[in-house]
Amino acid sequence: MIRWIMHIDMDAFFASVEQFRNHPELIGRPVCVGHDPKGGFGRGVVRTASYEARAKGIHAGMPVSQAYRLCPEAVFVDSSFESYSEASDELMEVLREFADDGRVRRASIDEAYIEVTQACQNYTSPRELAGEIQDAVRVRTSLPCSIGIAPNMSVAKIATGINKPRGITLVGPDPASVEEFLATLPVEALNGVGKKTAEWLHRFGIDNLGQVQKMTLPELWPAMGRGSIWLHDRACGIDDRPLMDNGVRVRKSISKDRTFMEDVEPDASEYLQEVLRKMCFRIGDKIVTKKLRFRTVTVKIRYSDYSTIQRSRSVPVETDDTGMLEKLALEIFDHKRDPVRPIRLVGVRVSGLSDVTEQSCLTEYM
DNA sequence: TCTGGGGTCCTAGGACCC
DNA sequence: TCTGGGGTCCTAGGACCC
Repeated sequence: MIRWIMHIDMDAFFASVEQFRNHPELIGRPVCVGHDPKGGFGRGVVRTASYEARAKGIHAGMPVSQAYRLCPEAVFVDSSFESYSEASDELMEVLREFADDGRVRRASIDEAYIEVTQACQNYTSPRELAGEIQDAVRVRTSLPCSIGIAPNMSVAKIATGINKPRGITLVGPDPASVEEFLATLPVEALNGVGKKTAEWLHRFGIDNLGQVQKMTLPELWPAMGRGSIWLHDRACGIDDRPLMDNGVRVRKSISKDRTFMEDVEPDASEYLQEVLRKMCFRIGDKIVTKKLRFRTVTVKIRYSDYSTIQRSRSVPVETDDTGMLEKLALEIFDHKRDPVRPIRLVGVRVSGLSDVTEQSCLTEYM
């Protein structure tokens, strides 16, 4: 039987939530979700731009100051994560109804994979089923999405990006047509090949997936070493990973960081400590409400030249003590930072998380 | 153009233990 | 007196993703 996987990706998710759920008056207008551009002097970047804003040349990751100059009439909205999270949960619920065995693999807040091998038996084509899913998502969440259909997750993900917004793209199922589809795409099209890897591959004259398809593993080895097998498989459209439901997400870390409006002089210790204390308080609050404990505290410092260090310390036993978090964070900060360089960003992260309930099992033996 | 904030995963070296 | 080999934990850094 032919395996069918669908990748569902929301179109301009954060901006769409603002337009179609939170602020209907913004429908049809250029919307940028991200930081306040402060009249062109803000320091953040655009998180998501609505398609109207994209038409003006604005894209995700662009500094807000630049976006503001390109399109001063754009509406800049602060992120409201709770409403995105709510919309995301609703989406997953819809997808669960269509997926084989209700299995959904949530890839991020706005995208997911579902296996529909069985479900497709009841439709004339996978494309028909995708259309029905797209409609259900629009009716139940008020939001638009695009869908990629392919015999595996890797190819489905790439397919989704081909036709956006509100697109449906089917690739396969026969291996030859999958290879043909991939052949013309740049290596960057693969999930997992970022800027660094792509640059490295270009140095070896490898630019597109068609080239990788034709290479043997020994030919690929000088460029990719142990990653060669992975790259060759993905370039040929081979991906046998089973689609595992990850509905119960286990969080691995919680962090907060803050970029200052202007770099902070290193002698402003009290101010810097106050900022760190506030972050620790907010993280601690999350730890307690989510009934978690942590073992490792990491402090991140980014200097004015953008160079960044991270220093961490672990405690021997899991704790949810916010006072301990604050004490460790400040100690690390005081001891590890360069005392003469201006600071652009500070951050705090806790990791080595465990559940309070796990802990209670342990105490029975103590 | 001057580069956010939230994450995950992987690698590699050193400490420590048997 | 030149020191093996394996396992695990901790720390630091980096690549990548949305």
